[in-house]
Amino acid sequence: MADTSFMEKLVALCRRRGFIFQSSEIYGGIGGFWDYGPLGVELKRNIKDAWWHDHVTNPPLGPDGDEIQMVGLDCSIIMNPKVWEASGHATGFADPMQTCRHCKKLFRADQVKPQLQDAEWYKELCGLWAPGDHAPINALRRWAEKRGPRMAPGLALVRDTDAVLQAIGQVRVDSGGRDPQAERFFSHYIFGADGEHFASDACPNCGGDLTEPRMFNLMFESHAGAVQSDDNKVYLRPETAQGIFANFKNVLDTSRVKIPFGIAQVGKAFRNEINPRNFTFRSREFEQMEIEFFCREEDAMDWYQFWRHQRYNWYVNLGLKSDKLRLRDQGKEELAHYSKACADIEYLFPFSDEHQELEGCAHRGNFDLTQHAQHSGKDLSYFDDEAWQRDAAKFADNKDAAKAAKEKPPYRFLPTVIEPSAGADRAALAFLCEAYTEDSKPDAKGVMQTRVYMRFHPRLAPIKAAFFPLVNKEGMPDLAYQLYRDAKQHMNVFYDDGGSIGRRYARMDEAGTPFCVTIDGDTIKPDGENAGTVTIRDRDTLEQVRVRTGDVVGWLRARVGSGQAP
RNA sequence: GCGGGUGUAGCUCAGUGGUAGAGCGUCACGUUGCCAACGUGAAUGUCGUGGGUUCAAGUCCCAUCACCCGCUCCA
Repeated sequence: MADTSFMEKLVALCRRRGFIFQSSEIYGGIGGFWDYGPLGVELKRNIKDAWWHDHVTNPPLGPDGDEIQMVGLDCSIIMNPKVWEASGHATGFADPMQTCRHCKKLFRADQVKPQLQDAEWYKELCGLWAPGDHAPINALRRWAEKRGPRMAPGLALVRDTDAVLQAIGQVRVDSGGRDPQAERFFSHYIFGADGEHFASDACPNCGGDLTEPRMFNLMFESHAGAVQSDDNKVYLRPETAQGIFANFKNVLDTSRVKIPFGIAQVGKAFRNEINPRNFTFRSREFEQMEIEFFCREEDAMDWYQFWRHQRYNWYVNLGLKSDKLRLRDQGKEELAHYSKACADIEYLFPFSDEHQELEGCAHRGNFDLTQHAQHSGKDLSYFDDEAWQRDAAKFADNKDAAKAAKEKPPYRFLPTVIEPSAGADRAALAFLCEAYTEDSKPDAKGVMQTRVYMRFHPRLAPIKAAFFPLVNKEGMPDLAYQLYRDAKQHMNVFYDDGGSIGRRYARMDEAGTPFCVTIDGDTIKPDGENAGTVTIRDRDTLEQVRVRTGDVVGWLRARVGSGQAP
């Protein structure tokens, strides 16, 4: 069950604590665009840094136990428009849509006919007469009065039976099969808003008439150069992946990578969503973390399996431990025509009853490189020199055969691509939802108090630790500040001496800070059991341990991760 | 894009055509002895925006924008 009140509380906390603001808020906002505040930017940076670190700087071991080869890339957002012709976005991202005037449902124009043929009311109506008959006025009237109102309340025949039947009565239905004659009959004389004007299509849901198809182009357009014309029209990229494919040859020629290897990119992408919704989930400007992993076709299924597990585990290890996260293999009917397999990593967000996609791991075959090779006219094939050197001796005595063999697999080929493509903002939203926790328990006066805290993985937490003097006297603030300064060399930490200690803990709980270091009377004592130690309080368990002042930074670093290789 | 709902301080909300309010939070000072303590004081509003009706509009009317709920979507 979708929990909208949960979502409202989370959105309120994000706003209150400075995680996420609506873009351009002082001007009334703008739909589908969001700003990350001081805490949000740290969270998102930590997510992107963790991703980059775990896949590029320090990539995992592959199925064979060897480290995976990965390199990074940062492409421009605006590219030559031909890129989008080659990728299919120029056409595939521009779907004409139609709305039903009666029930207001929205349809992709190319889906109306197939859906119509599946509609029960349509099938019944088609079954009312045999080929070559005159229009079965009486049967139509009976149907319109009995079954029509329930099955197709929007149909003109149902809403305005007399007028439509009168129009139909003047028309002779010529001989011929039920299709296409019947289809034409229906489309011209039964689906209409009124007696004078008949629409050509009917709503598969209710039979009502549809608006003209309208284009929804999901790519943002701009112009390169001061003068706007069709000649210099450009697009903001709808995905970062195409920049990787377009640079495939450059990376190959300059980085000494050998197949199998991956190219990773983190960057903004833009989609002019019809209806942005659900906080930052469907934004018009968003950030992707994408890998294109190039391999031999015969190894591709193994790499596909590897990446889909790898990427799923990455989310689990960073805190999406609940059963809300799932790995779902797409059915055959969902796959793009060139794709052999695709798995979605999905999260059950509180705003929905259905799991929503965080990331897609797709086996794309060599579709993208093929497309770009064709459209650019450039050779994007890979030559496996190692394999050739191994086999060259076989062709030693036949130069022509050698030349021919070198141009074909297994020596020269277009690599197959496995694409783990993740949404950074969706990941951030999932981590925020998963982290949000409420505890209720009575306070000292017996009044129930709700504690709200963000249970981020320490690696993702915007602030790693806070430093408090228990009270502002006896040198505690100075010592706390000094420890804070020491820790700040290594991680993002926060100093606070305002308000009661409980309030300061609560503030850090909402920010998701995993550890609070408190300097108390024992810290400043020259001797005694706890002399020279501070308390470190755990955000989730509320437990405190005493740690020597000199060990605090090391203690924290061991637990929060520094973003560097462990 | 279409239908329904909402919009007043950072947050939650009151305000029934006549002076812009409360609680919480924030800030300052005092206090403080481990989980949103207390005292004193302070700052904070294009009442979403623009028009209209009216002597007078947060309140009535129109338009518009944003958000929420559906239709649709897939990083």
